[in-house]
Amino acid sequence: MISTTLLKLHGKPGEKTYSEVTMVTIKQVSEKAGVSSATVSRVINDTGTVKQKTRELVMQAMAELGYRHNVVAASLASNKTHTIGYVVPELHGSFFGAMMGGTEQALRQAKKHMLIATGHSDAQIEKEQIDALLSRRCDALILHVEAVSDEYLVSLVHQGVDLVVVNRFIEEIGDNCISLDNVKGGYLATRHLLDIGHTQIAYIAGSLFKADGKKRLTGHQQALADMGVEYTDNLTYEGNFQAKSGTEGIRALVARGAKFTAVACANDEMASGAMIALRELGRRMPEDVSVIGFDNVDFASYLSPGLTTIDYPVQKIGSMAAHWVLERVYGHSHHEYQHILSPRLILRGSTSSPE
Amino acid sequence: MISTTLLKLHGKPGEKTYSEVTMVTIKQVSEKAGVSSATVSRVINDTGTVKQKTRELVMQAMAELGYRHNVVAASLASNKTHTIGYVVPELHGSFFGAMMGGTEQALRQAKKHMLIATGHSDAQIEKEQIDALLSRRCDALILHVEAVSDEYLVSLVHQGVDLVVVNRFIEEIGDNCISLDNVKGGYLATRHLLDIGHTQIAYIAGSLFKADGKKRLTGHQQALADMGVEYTDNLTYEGNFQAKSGTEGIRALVARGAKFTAVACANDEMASGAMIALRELGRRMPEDVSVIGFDNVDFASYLSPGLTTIDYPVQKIGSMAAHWVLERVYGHSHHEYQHILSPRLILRGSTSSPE
DNA sequence: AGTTTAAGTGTAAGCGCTTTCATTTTTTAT
DNA sequence: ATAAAAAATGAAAGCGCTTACACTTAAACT
Repeated sequence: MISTTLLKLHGKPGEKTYSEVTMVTIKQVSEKAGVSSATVSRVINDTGTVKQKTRELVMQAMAELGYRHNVVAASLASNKTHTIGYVVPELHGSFFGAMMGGTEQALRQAKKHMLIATGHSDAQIEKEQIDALLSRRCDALILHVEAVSDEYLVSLVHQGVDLVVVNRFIEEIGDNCISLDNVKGGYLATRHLLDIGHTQIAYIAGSLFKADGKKRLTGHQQALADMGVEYTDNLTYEGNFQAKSGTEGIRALVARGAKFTAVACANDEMASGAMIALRELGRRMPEDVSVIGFDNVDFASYLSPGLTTIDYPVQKIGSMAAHWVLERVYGHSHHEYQHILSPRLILRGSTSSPE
Repeated sequence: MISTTLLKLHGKPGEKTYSEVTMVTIKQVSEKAGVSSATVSRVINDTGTVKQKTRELVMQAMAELGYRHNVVAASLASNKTHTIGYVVPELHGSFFGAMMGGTEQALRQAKKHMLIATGHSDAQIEKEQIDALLSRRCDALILHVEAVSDEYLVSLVHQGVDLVVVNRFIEEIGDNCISLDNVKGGYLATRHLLDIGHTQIAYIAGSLFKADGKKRLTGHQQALADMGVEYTDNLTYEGNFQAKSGTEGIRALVARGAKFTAVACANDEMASGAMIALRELGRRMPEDVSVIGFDNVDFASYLSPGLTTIDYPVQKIGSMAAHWVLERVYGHSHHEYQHILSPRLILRGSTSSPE
């Protein structure tokens, strides 16, 4: 319906939209340059062999006509879109932005683009979005999905879909997963508290039905065991990863008469909530009680005292995912990646030796 | 090169990638359903008229064959990609995620997708990205670009490119811009301080070569003027929107002997930096000095005291941009949008009447 | 029953590009 | 100079879909 010839343009004059008005084709370029369209394609894609002389001729013609490559047509013909589909739960907050930033940086150099969709932690929506991205023929998918089952993802991989699952580990397709060692993170946090002399350590856990919540707690327990400190449920409170549950956690622990000189939290939000409760109770930090978080979110350093925490290398996870795709899907070599990343301790003012 | 017939498949067995292995076409569906491919297209797109009976036949055939619509081919044929190109300076941080989130929410219902690119506040890169998105034949662009000139954007619009510029106002293409009333924001902040009784108000400005920095300062000055308080350069410090410059700002102001009971900052980062310096100087907040920020970033509420600030409705800007596109490019009506959004005051603990 | 009008389908021509294969031109080796 | 090999190029067949346009069938009027 929309054509190259201006004659066929519809709509009132002055209202021609971009795609209607300019559509110089490879054909026109080839005619102007006196070569075949195949040759023009070759210079555009830098494939095959083209004499320097002809290449210049073509470039000249493209410049003069104001040619713009039509990637859609190229994708159809070549069956490659150079596009990565990306599904994340949400766009707001700093976590996914950082992750996508890591991916984008690696992908930009390779001239790949990202098509972004949100899954809202809803299985139905997640599937629809994956479907839509597949319909758009993305060359690969990067998925941070939370509601969809392991089996579903496994089946996609078995169908031959090139995808990498981030921040989630599925044994059966471990090679397609890139995730953080959460047990180690939990271990590192509590180990730090133990190392500086604490023995009475409360723990505010994340939702235990979530893999991350459970693993971080496991790490906490392992650290205690390693250092010969007995673990007790009395010192543990199960929160839900929200700031408020950190506040409630401290109140609940105090209410049940738990004695502690330090508290480890399964994420920074809960740690900040815990700090609010501790301040209300008149406990100084870190003098009376040390607090450690997990994730190292942006605001951790803005809290006072600055929050000691475990760094979640989220940007790195994003870039690892990109490297996986570059190496596995596009066959670019020299793109190394690991499947399990290690967290590390970030020391700030919220922890110190007990007095 | 890659074809439907399995015969032509290359690569080792078991390594067939998704796109190679499955490619049921509309043709095959049409044969199975005993109709023409035009009819299949009609049911897929819900265009034209199709008898209920045939529609079911086609749906059935699609289900049985596991048909997946090829959006790339459809885009080429229809000259519509249902894709919006999005350029932001960076992906990390919470600002652009919130904005894109606002856009995505509005776009998802309309089944449009976002192709995301980063411009890194570099004119060269910004242009390249815009170019790439145009080559991918995005139906429209949403641009938060900082380095590229007004003229460049104006010329794109004049070329017929459907684009909306966010967080930036360009008179000549005002209809394509969606931005915040920064003057009003600056006004609101200082007006609040004045209203609660302050008269000695320091101002830590953002970079004044940036439009936002300048406008916020203008608002500050207008508020002073409105309330009959004289503006003096001695109480103003030009920062650069970074936290550190807030700290330096306070130090510089104090060093030059400025007297103030409140300080307004051009953004929250600088406000948090200012709070650090004030705390070092032993000034209590808000008792000795009130602090107000601008933007209402995530961590503003985590600071102690909570930071009173001006809300930047970034998510709303994102959704306005989406509505603009939906209305103007896709002709969906009932999508209202405004070009200039109003900021509003967010009261927290960092401001109070002077003692 | 005979027209009109509307509804439902099919035919086929693209959309702008890539890529195989055959052919021509150039280079290198004899 | 000539044969053989390598480098350049062109012709043409798609990629999978949309969409005028023509046509057939069904419904709605006289």
